[in-house]
Amino acid sequence: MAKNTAPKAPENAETGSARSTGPRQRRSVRREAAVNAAFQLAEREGPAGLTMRKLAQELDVDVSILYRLFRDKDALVLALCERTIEIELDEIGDVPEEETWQDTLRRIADITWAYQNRFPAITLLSFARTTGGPAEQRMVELLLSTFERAGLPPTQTVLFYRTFIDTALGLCAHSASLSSLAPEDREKDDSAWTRVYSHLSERHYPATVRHIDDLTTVTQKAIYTAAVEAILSAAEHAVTEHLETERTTRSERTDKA
Amino acid sequence: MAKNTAPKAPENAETGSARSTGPRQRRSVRREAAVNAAFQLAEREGPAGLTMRKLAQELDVDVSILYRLFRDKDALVLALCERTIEIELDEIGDVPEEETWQDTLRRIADITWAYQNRFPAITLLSFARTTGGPAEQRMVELLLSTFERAGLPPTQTVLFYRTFIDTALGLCAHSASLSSLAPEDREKDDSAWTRVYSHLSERHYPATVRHIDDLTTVTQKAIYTAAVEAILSAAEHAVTEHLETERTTRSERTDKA
DNA sequence: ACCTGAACACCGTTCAAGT
DNA sequence: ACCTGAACACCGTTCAAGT
Repeated sequence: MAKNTAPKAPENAETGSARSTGPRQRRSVRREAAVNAAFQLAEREGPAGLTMRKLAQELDVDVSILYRLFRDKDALVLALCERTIEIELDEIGDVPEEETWQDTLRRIADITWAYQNRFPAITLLSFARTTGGPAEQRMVELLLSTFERAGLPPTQTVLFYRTFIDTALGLCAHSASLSSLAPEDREKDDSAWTRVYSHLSERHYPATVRHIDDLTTVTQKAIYTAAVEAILSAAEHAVTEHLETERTTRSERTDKA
Repeated sequence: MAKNTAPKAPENAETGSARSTGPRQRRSVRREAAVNAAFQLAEREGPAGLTMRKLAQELDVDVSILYRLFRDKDALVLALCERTIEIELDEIGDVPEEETWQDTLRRIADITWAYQNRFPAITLLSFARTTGGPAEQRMVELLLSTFERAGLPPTQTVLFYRTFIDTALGLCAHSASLSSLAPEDREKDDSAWTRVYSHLSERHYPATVRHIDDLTTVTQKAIYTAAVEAILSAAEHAVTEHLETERTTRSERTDKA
């Protein structure tokens, strides 16, 4: 799968301008058709292209119709966010019995990276939002139960779950932001390291000069992986500490008795 | 300091409408005055309020004047980002001799959190950008030289530096995004945990139900701290591994000789 | 009852026309 | 030479008027 999950492709989703050709039962557009079209629009034109007007045009209806499907643009964005999580859950599938909690989280992190970067426009608009919808609910349950398998104390289970997901989405948003800059801004950003940082004086910026090669080659994905691994390790260590505290407490209690 | 660093307050910066009262040497606005006014605007009205038109109005000039000071809005945003880093560097000050590299990074993380959250509008617009300016250069040098003090191999020094700063800014942007939602969206987001997640069935969402109390009370700052500590620990462990590898390699070489 | 499209109050950006 | 403000091509959102 993976290749074309987003558009479950309703009536005329594949052709950009499906104005007079298709069958004419496209009166009163359904929410799902709007969401699908929004995904295509977002993928094709980036965050600046995802507007209510263009979406209406894509669906060949007046823009005011959209406002009966979604209270406002924010509601549309939340629906897109929900759908993204749905796709990710689909791709994650069932968690195999023998998979460690670490590997489950690594797999979730990879899939999240893939889809959040495939739709940078949606990521940027929703990475810090809570939808409260069914897909998000299932994702929360999946992540929490996975962190529970680690054997952390309750407060830490929640703290690490939130640290994991917020960090992951924050770094996805970082990457999405870069990949959806206007071409010229993009160039300005990309070239900064070679354009300005390669020419700093060794006298005033010795560390920068020493590391210039690595600075120009490190990738956002490598950074993402490093952050995810750091959080997994931290969770592992918290488990170890927790077990040690428990053992100590128990032996103290035994001592008393 | 800390309280009022941003507005170095030029002529009539304190009053909102300084139209006809002040002295009239405000012809031909200087870049710095524009940046200061933009900070006030951003702090007062949030990301939606930071527009070229409103900024011009604040400065009591025509909007087209701004376009001689800044090529476009992106250039203004980068200038604001530079200024933010300047303020943070100021606050960080000199690194005491006896401060460990971990504590230096903790201090930088705290100050970054404070200022990025004080100006959420600017954070959201610039958290993933590279300015290439002098303040950013000094910040890069400071962070790189601090990570060098840890004793990591070169590639890892850069990887951890980038993981540290990108994660920090990503989480600041997350927090900034929440704090600058429109009041009603804000409410919707805030209440999601109590409104929807407290009422899930224990049958289908057991882990969520088990942790509902912690889910509603964990703060963004706690998550930020947990992420920073995870990355510091990961860097510490990478150092240990590196030292062990070096020792092994050296003893192998000794064995051969 | 549903749909339409014009209108409102905004954006970033540019440029001919003024001084 | 500098400044002005009107204009262009957009936004999200609403609502009277049509069918």
